[in-house]
Amino acid sequence: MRPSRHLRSAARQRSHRLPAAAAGDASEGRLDAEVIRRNKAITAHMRAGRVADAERLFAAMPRRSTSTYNAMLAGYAANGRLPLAVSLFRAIPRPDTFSYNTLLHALAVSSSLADARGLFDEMPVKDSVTYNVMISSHANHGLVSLARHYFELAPEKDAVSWNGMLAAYVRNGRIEEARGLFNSRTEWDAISWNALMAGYVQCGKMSEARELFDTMPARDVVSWNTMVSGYARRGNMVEARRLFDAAPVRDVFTWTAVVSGYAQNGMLEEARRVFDAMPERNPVSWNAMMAAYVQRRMMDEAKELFDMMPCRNVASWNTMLTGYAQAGMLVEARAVFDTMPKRDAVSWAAMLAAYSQGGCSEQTLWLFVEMGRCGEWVNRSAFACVLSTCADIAALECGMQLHGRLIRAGYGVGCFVGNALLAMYFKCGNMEDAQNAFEEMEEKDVVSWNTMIAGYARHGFGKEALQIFDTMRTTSTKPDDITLVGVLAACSHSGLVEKGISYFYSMHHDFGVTAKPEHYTCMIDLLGRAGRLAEAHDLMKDMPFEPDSTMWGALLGASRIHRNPELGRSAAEKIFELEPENAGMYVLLSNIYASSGKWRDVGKMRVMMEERGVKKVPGFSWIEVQNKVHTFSVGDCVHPEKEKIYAFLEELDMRMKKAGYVSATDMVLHDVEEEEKEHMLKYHSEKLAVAYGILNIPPGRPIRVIKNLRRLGRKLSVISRSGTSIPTPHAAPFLLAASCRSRHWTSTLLTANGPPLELLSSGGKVLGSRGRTL
DNA sequence: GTAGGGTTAG
Repeated sequence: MRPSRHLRSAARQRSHRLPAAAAGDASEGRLDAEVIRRNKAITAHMRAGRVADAERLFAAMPRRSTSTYNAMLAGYAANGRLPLAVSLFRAIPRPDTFSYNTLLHALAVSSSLADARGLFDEMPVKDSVTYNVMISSHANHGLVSLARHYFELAPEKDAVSWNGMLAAYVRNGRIEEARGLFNSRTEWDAISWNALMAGYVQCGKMSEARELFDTMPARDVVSWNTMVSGYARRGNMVEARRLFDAAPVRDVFTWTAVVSGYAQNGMLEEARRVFDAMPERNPVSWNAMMAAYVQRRMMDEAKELFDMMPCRNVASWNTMLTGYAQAGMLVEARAVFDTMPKRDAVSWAAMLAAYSQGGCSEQTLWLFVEMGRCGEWVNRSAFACVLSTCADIAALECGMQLHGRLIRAGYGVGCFVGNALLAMYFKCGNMEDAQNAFEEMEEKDVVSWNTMIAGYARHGFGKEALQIFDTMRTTSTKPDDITLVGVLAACSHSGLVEKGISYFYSMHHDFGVTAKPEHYTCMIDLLGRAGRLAEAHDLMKDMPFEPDSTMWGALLGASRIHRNPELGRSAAEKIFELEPENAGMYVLLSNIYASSGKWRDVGKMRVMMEERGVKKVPGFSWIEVQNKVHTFSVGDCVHPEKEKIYAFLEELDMRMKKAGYVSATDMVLHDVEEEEKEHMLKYHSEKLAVAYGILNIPPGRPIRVIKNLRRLGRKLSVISRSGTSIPTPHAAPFLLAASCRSRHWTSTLLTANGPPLELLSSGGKVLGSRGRTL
């Protein structure tokens, strides 16, 4: 239910009868001890969360005062029952300013500020509490100038008004303005001093905070706590401890601040000693100690505390959940998630991040669906997790739906979610949408720019990548080392050799970026692709660190392109030394041998792989059809529609042979029998996926096939509207698919200008099961 | 008797 509409009409209806109510009613105005006693009881029930008890008491009261209603109203609001609060408000016979203020506060914190503003405008009588609610609730939403507006509007400002305005500045990081307000008058109380002090602590200005602390007229326990926790958070445990020992009074806050200070600064034993000495503990203290163990991955100790603690709250469960997740114990994390009595946004975000970072793409998506079913608000963190999962498995349709949802949620312009969105579009090969999303982002950070540059570079759009880089240089965002990796990769992929070399040697001077191994890898790749193998090799010898397997891999790839088997072999040997289990390298070297017909060497590689227990990752291809992901492997016989698919392929094969097509069996890089080779060409996973796409996707719509393997030394195979030619044995089925979608089965067999058809060799992850709805 | 401002954990 939307409260605003009902509310406005309710307020309007009663505005004309309010003067009578304000004048009071003789029977109600009289002191009634019994009513007051029951009002107190209602408040007590509500504060303890016993809404039903309060309701029972309320219903049984023979006489009520406006305070009775107000107590119920405040109780409903505090227990998250906003719709009930609104309807109760409408039933109050003679609402007073108290009633209005209570509802105003409830709207401001749990509904929308617009609703609160509407009620504010209609309030017949306003007092300083009314203004104070408006000041602090706008401040809490970051709307400092509106907070200031209500502050100035207030005819009478009490201590809370001044402190509210002070807190408005402090909480939004505007410490200078807070100081200005503070200096403008002298009548400040302890809360004001503490607020300003906390402001300095928050922005790390401990000496200014200390000066306030030393000069303040009166210190209460909060003042000490603010300073102790401030020092603790900045890692100054010596000073934190000194103040802790000097404090005249210590409460749970003081103790907990010291415990979490030691914990966060890696002083586990000290943390535990203080924790054990605590005279009184609350859930926060327990959580702080648990977090200390969690940080050190000491999950058994954390669990022991968790089981011991008498009063667990959501944060306690969340601490265990994130602990298991960060330790890679996803099963335990999920068990916590499933058993916790109550979940909040942190719980969902932690579980999503656990799956997403653990590479469990399917579980991430399922959990996200569950999140929607539970009515949980999808926050920025959840969007970012799920988008990065969509990127992992190149699930474009799913990602685009998320894009729509996040725009509606108002997250489209920020860089936290925006960067994940860009990465998703690039991973799915959708440069246009990435560019559009990038242009719509209101805040761009260095990651946004880097994502764009690397994204374009990775798909071979070097010029576009460099254009983005040039635009970036006109902004205030400074390029970092990752930016330069993208720039060098862009030069490499678009053959801008001299430009790349020039960036490499000037980047330290121009951008203060020192060459890291990643930059050298780009340069080896760049020189190697250009056929300057000797220079690439020399650069490897001259660089200030040992070459790693990625660098040798770049050299190996280049050796293959420029047909230098000797260099290729020595590069491969280095890689086998460094990474004896890197299956990709065996396959790559094996392919070098195969392409020159050295089947015996290919055989040796296979024996080597078996001896060393190297497992080749099986190749999968998949396709999204109506929000379902269909996965295929070579010669697949699991898919429910396999008969249809194979029959269709047989038919295609017949027509191709009639048109004079001969299978390019020599390109199948396995030493297998001729017939077997043909079978592999006919039924390799990409082809099955394309066939399924042709059968199930309406003509005119793109068929996007994604595969998990991305072979080194070969560029992406993308057949696009522009008809890029494809130098792989897989060309034929795709050209064929393109042609049969354009209903010219044979005549367009060797041209690729049919409807859009894309093959993404994206290195995506294979989903665990098939044909599942996302 | 009922509403508004400062300190701790994830």
